[in-house]
Amino acid sequence: MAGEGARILVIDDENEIRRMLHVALSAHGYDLAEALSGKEGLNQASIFHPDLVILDLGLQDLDGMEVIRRLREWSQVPIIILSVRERESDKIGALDAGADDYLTKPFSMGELLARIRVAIRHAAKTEDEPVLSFPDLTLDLARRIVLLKGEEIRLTPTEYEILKYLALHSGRVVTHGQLLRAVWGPNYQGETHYLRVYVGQLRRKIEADPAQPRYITTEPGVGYRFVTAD
Amino acid sequence: MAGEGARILVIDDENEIRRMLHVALSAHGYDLAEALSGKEGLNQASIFHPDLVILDLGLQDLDGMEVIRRLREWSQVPIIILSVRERESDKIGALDAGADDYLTKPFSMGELLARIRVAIRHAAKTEDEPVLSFPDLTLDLARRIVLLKGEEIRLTPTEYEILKYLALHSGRVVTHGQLLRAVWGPNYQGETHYLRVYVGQLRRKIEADPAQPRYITTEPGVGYRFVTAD
DNA sequence: CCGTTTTTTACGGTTTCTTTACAGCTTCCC
DNA sequence: GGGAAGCTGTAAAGAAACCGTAAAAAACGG
Repeated sequence: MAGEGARILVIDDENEIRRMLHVALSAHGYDLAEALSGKEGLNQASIFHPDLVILDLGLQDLDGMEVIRRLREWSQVPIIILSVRERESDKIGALDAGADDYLTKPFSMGELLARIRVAIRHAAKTEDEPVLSFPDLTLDLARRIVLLKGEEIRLTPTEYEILKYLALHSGRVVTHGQLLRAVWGPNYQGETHYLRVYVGQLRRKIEADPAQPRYITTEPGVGYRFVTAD
Repeated sequence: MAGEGARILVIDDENEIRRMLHVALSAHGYDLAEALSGKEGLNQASIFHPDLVILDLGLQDLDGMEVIRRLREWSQVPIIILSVRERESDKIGALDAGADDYLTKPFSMGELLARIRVAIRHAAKTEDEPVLSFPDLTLDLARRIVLLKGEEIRLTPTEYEILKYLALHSGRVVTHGQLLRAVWGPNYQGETHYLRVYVGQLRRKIEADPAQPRYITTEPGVGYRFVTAD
């Protein structure tokens, strides 16, 4: 799932809690940084660039609320509060100051992990999608745009699907059956003729010399291959 | 502050809870809709277009988990769960199914309100720019105003929703299905015809030459795209 | 009831997909 | 070497799907 390897900063001065979090979060593949005080936490946040901050409200040097406010002055990173205080006003204050979630100790590790996933899911919404780049040819899958030497070229839906499948498996031989199944569905296995027509159209659109294809080469009797280098 | 007048859908079959929420949320300026069952809730969600959903897990007709899943098939709206169940597995299940927060009854109204503010703050972040500007065309999402060369133009609610969705995803191809789900709800996937009618109306209102659209271009067989540059 | 908006219906023009036809090339067998 | 069979690439036609437009009918809201 997404969020694997996310970076988490733990700000807590209790050794026991920190150790417990360290074990659990590391085991789930998160990348950790730890801070024992508010000031150090703010410092770490600026150099570690975490995807999530777990903050204990009861710190020695700075009030937890103050840490939230200072962090929010420049960062949008999700903040999950851990605290022994279960007064309503504490929760409301922290949430309104910019925290994203609030758990009172003792908390269950399973629930914390689930709420971490929620927070990271939120943050991940911003991240953009893959772009396939080759010399002179670029496929932007999110925008559904194909650029040839920087210029956009128009492809029909079928042409686009074929090029996308080939490019996603670039370097490998793609059999006729594979391509037909991916583009037309499982009931077109025998229609290898479609491929000849469409690969021809594609070559005319993206190859400098369609008779001497550089990107889409033929593997006789097997299928086609999208070559990366020459 | 932002979030004032946000639209909230409450899905709960307990009269008492609904009444309590109604009083508190109305008093804080939220715009409310209520549903007494899961099915009605899903229905309401597609026509009311809430900014936030408050969902009771213990419904009669549908399992609350099922409501979350169905909603998430087409909508990103934040979901806050209310439930008497405080088992860890219930919480984790709901959060991983797509819920954004989870409160166990009895809950404090102050905390719920604070968590509502957090959820709405999140949602607002997605549309962080309340004003979308393009050459000659400006959308003020907060005020629901569209300016063409500085002059305000009138759009019907549906026209506005379409333009807003396209502009928020400018540069990208928006598929027929995406657009239909976002504007009409999940049960209109096949009605691509609506799009032709409304995109035509929109073009007549915002394009200099509707036959040669500059803003809303057609991606044949796929959908439409709001282009930023030429 | 009236004006606005949404939904439906109809139709012509265009794009895209599918099908057909044919020529070149390779392979393999005689 | 000759020739048939099979595979490949090109071109072009017909069929189907898609798109844009107009306008009527229905639903909505006050």
